Amino acid sequence: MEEKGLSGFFEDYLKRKSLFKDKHSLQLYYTLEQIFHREDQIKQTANILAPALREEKPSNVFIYGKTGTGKTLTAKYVTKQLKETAQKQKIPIKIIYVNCKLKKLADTEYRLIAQLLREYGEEIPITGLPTDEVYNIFFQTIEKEKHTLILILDEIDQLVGKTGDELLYNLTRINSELKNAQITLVGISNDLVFTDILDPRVKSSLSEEEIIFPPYNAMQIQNILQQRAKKAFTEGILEEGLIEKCAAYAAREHGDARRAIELLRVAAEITERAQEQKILITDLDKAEKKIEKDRIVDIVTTQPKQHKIVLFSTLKLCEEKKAIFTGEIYNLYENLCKDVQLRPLTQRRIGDIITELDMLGIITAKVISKGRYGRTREISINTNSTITQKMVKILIDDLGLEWNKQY
DNA sequence: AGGTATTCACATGAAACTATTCTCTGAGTTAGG
DNA sequence: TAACTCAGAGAATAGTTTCATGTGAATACCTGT
Repeated sequence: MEEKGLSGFFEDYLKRKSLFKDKHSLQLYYTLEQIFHREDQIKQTANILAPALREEKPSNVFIYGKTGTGKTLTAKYVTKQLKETAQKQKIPIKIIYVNCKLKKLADTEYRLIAQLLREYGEEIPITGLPTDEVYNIFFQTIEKEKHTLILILDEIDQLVGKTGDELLYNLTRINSELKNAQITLVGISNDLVFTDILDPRVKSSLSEEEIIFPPYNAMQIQNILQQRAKKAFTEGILEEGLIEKCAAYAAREHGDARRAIELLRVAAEITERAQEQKILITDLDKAEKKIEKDRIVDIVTTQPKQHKIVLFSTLKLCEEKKAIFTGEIYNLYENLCKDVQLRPLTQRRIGDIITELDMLGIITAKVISKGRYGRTREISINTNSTITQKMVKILIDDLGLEWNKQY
C-alpha cells in the first residue's frame, strides 16, 4: 500500500466512530459485578467456603458442568469476595487459582506444585529437581505461617488424565500432616463422569461437596448477552432480534455462554471492519464461519511436521474416495516422507496421530471391522470444501509438497 | 442351510528408550594473598 | 585459600519405538439334512 494511502487509512480509522463502547466487556473472563442465573451455585459455593473465615477448614468441593456454564467465573467471583472480606477482617486466607490445562505451566504434578510455590514467591526451576523434593519445599512453605489455603484447580480432568490421581491423593493427605495450615481443594471439571476414574479414596475426599452447573437455556443466554451487549455497544447498533438469534445458536451447542459471547464479538468485529454501522443477523453466520475457519487454520499451522504430513496424506486420499483406511494413509505418508527427506515414524505412532487429529475435530476416524479383511479405522474429513482448500494450501506452503504429484 | 472356526489388518496398551533441558555436586583450576 | 569452571550424575518431560495382546465380522470350513 502507498504511504499516503496508508496514513489516510489510519486517519479515517480514527475518525470513524467505533461500534464498541467498551469492547473489554466481551472478553471471556471479564468479571462482572453481577452474574446472572447462577445465584444458587454462588450461594452454595459461598456456604461451603465460608468456614474459612472462622479459620476452620472448608470441605473440599467438586464443581461440574459443561463448558461455558459459568463454573470458572463463579469460582473466581466467590473467592474474590471471600478474599476481600478476609482482608478486611485480617483473616489469613490464601487463594490460588490454577488452570491445569495450561501447557508448560501446570499440566504435570511437578509443574503444578512448582507453580503453587511460585505463588508463594519461591523460585523453583522448571526441571532438575526430584518431585518429592518439590513436595518438601511446598510442605515447609505452607507450614511456615498459619493460614487457610483454598486451591482452585480448573480443568482438573486434564491433569488427572495425563498424570494420574496420585497428585490429588497427596494433596488431600497433606492436610493430616500440616499443623498450622490447612488446604481446601476446589476441583473444576467439565467432564461429568470424571470422578469415575479416580481412586475411591481420592474420590471420597475430593468430593465432600459437589456443585453442578446445568447448561443455560436460551432465555438465560439472552439475558447474559443483553447485559454484556449493553455495556459493550453504543445503543441501537444491533439489529432487532440479533441477540435472540445469537442465543439460539449457543443454546444449540449445549448452552455454552462463552460461545455466544464470542459469536457476538466476532460479528461486531466483522461489521466494524466492513465499515458498516449496524450489526445484522446475517453477520452471525459470517462470524460463525470465521470462528470455525480461524480455529482450523490455527490448529493446522501449529501442528508438528509429522502431523502435517499425515494430514496431507489424509486430505489427498480423501479427495479421491470417501472412505479411506489407516494403512492407506500410512503408505502414502511413508512415500511423502521420502520426498521431504524425513525419517518416517512407525505405524503405531501414526495411528495415535490420527487419533489426535480426530480429537482436534479436523478429521473423523471411526473404528470399523471389514470382517475377513481386518479391523481398521475409517477416516474422513470433517470440514467443508472452502476450509479444506485452505488447509491444503497451508500444508503445501509449509511442507514444500506438490498436490498433483503421484506418490 | 446353519453353525463354528479362521483370519485379516489393524487397534489398543504398556513399557522401555531417546533426546533435551535443567540442577547439583564435587574435582580440578586459577588468581590473589 | 577462596572463587571459579566444568564435566558428570540425576531429574523431568515429550515424543517415539518395541513388544504384546485384543478384536469384529466377512469368509472358509464343517456338519448333518
